[in-house]
Amino acid sequence: MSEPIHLKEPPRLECFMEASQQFPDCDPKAMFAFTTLFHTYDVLWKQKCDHYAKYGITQGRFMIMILLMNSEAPTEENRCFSASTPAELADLAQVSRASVTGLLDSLEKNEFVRREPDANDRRMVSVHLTEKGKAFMEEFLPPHFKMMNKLMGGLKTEEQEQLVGLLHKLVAGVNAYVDEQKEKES
Amino acid sequence: MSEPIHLKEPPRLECFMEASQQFPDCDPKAMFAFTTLFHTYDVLWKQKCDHYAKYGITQGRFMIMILLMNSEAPTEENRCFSASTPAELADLAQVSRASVTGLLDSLEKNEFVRREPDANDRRMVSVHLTEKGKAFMEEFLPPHFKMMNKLMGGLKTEEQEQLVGLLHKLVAGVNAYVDEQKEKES
DNA sequence: GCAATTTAGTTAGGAGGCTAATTATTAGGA
DNA sequence: TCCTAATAATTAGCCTCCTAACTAAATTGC
Repeated sequence: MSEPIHLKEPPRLECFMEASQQFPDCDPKAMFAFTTLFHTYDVLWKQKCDHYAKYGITQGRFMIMILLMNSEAPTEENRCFSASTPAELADLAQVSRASVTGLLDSLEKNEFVRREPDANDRRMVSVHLTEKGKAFMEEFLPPHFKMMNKLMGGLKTEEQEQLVGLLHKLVAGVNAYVDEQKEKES
Repeated sequence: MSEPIHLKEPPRLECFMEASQQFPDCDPKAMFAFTTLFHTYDVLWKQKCDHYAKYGITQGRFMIMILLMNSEAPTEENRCFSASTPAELADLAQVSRASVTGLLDSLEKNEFVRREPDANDRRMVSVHLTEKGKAFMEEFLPPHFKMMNKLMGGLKTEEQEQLVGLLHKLVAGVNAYVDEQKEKES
């Protein structure tokens, strides 16, 4: 998996209709929905990246910090995730352990996190946000949430809910396809 | 812009409702819609990447080839894009010219494309699909379209249209936000 | 009790994006 | 005309992901 490349302007429906004449397997409306989804993602992602850059971090470093912040939440019902070791962080964030090592190195250089040896198992390390890291997040998050509201502002709350419903159906379909493929292989 | 990192399981709505108590700027439903969109993208992207890998290419190389293929379409109404130089390809695919150079190098090594010097302007190069490249695309595309249909199969045609409508509204909102930001800067 | 396996984390090297600098060529203005 | 600007493509070097190999520590099984 490499970094995705997206067209400046996604193809119009007519393009896929032309393509379907040469390739009967091409379903124009399915293709159009797919590329529209990818384009939407791309537009949102660019804004998010710009915002991270303004604060001098990357999405990867932010991900580690938000996971740590949540894992260290004072009351249990506030914790959605639980990760304090590099292995747990890698598992939650779906990146390799080697990548987590790199992310932690850079965060440690900024003094946003610190590694602590585990007393019971000397192979392990536990990772914690420093005061400086917590202060950064307290400063970063409010404008982050404000921007997210602006980005989603094109849709009313009911429309957002409708969108979520459609996306869940879509993901369910993909999962069904994946399971089907797995069965074929075995 | 780096490669995005996505959580294995996106946070549930409840997590954002908790977060909104600590951070009043957090709109749980907006955040949930946003992360659901990103998760959906991620799931689709993984499947696409796997499919590319099966045929030994990457999404970037495919993008160059499909742009060239379309630009060389025999009848004009079939052409949605028009790109034959590295600069035009870079502009359409939204990547740097340096990246296009790299993509063309690897495609040329596979003999899928060839560079030709421009007769009028000796700074320029025009890029063309080879017969081998065309044959590859003829073989690659039908199963590609079939897979896309499967991936989008969770949604009926009307639901796909509904999704597109919502996404267009969302993108329009983002564009409005971007314009607003630009005005602030100037 | 100790060799073999497993596990945690790091290191080494590769891929593919990026920006900035470089080379070659063309275009423009005094 | 000739010097300066701009333009097309490439090269060099950086970043952050990846996989595979490695080190150290814990666990398992005879």
